Amino acid sequence: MGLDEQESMRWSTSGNFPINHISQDGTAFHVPMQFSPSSADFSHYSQNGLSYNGNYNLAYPEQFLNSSCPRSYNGLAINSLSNDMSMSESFPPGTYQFEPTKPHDPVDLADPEINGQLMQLSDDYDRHFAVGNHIKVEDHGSYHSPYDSDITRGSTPHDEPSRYPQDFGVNDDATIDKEQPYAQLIYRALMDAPNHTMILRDIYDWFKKHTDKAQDKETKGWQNSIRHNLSMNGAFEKVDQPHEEARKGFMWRLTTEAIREGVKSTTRYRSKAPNKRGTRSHHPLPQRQASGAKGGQAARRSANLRRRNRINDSAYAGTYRSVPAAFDPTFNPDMSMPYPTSPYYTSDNMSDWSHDSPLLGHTHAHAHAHNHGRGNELGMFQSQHVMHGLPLGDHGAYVPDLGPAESVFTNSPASSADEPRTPMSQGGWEEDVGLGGAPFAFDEMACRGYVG
DNA sequence: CTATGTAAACAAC
DNA sequence: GTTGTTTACATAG
Repeated sequence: MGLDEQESMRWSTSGNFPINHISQDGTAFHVPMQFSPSSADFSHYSQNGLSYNGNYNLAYPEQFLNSSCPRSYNGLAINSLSNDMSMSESFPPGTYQFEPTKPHDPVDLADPEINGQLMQLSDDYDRHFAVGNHIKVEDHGSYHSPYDSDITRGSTPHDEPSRYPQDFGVNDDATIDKEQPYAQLIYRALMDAPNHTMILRDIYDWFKKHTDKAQDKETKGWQNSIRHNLSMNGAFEKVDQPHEEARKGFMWRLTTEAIREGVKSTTRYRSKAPNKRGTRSHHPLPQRQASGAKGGQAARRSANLRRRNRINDSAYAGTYRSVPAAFDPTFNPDMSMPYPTSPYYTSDNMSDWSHDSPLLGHTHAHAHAHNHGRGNELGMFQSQHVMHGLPLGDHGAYVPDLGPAESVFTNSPASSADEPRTPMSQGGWEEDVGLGGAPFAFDEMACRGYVG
């Protein structure tokens, strides 16, 4: 326990906001329900003259806000809620100013902690939103990078420092504690984005702009690291990119859990690799290759899914799902365990919640790969938050040091400081992990993920 | 041992 | 060449 606390403190980005109100206050529950998203709300997204959020907003045409698509995404609701509340009501922007000099630091404004606090109970509501209505943001008709107007850019670093829509005139450096780990920074970046979603390039750009990790111009190491983190940290999930830009990969979005609870250490999502120096490091080369191959397989699988989805998308513009492939319950089991999970996972990872085989023993055995036409709308109602059992009282959350009472899920005394607790209530998707039975054991097991 | 960072193999685009 | 996944290794704490 001391541990948990310690950890969360440590990850806590900035400080200690008075834990607040909202989360514990029953009334908070209603807020989201009454909330009705509109473009207006959106514009509040960031008051304080937040910069590129504004631009981002443009990316979400009003029409989408009214969409009747039943998809269960809730980003908007969340955004709106968290921002409005945190900014306008609960926390005046000024409250978070860590650096007086830069009154408009977007990062601070979007402070995760606040959101975290505010959001924490909203999870259930997410589903509500999801179910019946309007809100859903996944369908941004088009995503326009706030950073580049010329799509050609991307990886071409013609480093001209900034010509971003709004620079607040300030900044650049020092805005952020550059000491923060990648995961945290990415988190920040995403927190700033509408719908907490960004494409890789923009994340790069954000890094260039707000951090110094990207200092090293001609080295892609930092980019690699970013990608690595995106891939490995459960706080980030992929969502399809709408149309046009779709070819350049996914968009990355913060998981609702992440929004709520913050980013957890990336390591926890990594393989347990006992890999001690002694145990096994002797034939690194082949090993390396093996790993590469493995990644490759995953990539391929992922791509397959994507491809399929894309096809569906094009056929059904309005209904494409932006579910991270791996989270899609319709995800084809045939491929769920295409390869044995890493030898390293074996012990405690029957299923790694995050990227793979969430539904092992699952039923569907449908023909895969070729049923486009318009098949899998099924996945539509699935949403990420339902599945990640993102560990709660677990250590390592970047977010707020919620009091113990805070979380709805933090009920259990902590089986072991390390055990991510998963809200079963979150519902819905049960997975019959092929582990024989143990319906109860499941939740720990199943969500355990890479954790160790 | 854990959390991070980094390099790198590979696959699919 | 970019994006994404995954493993390996290094190192600070």
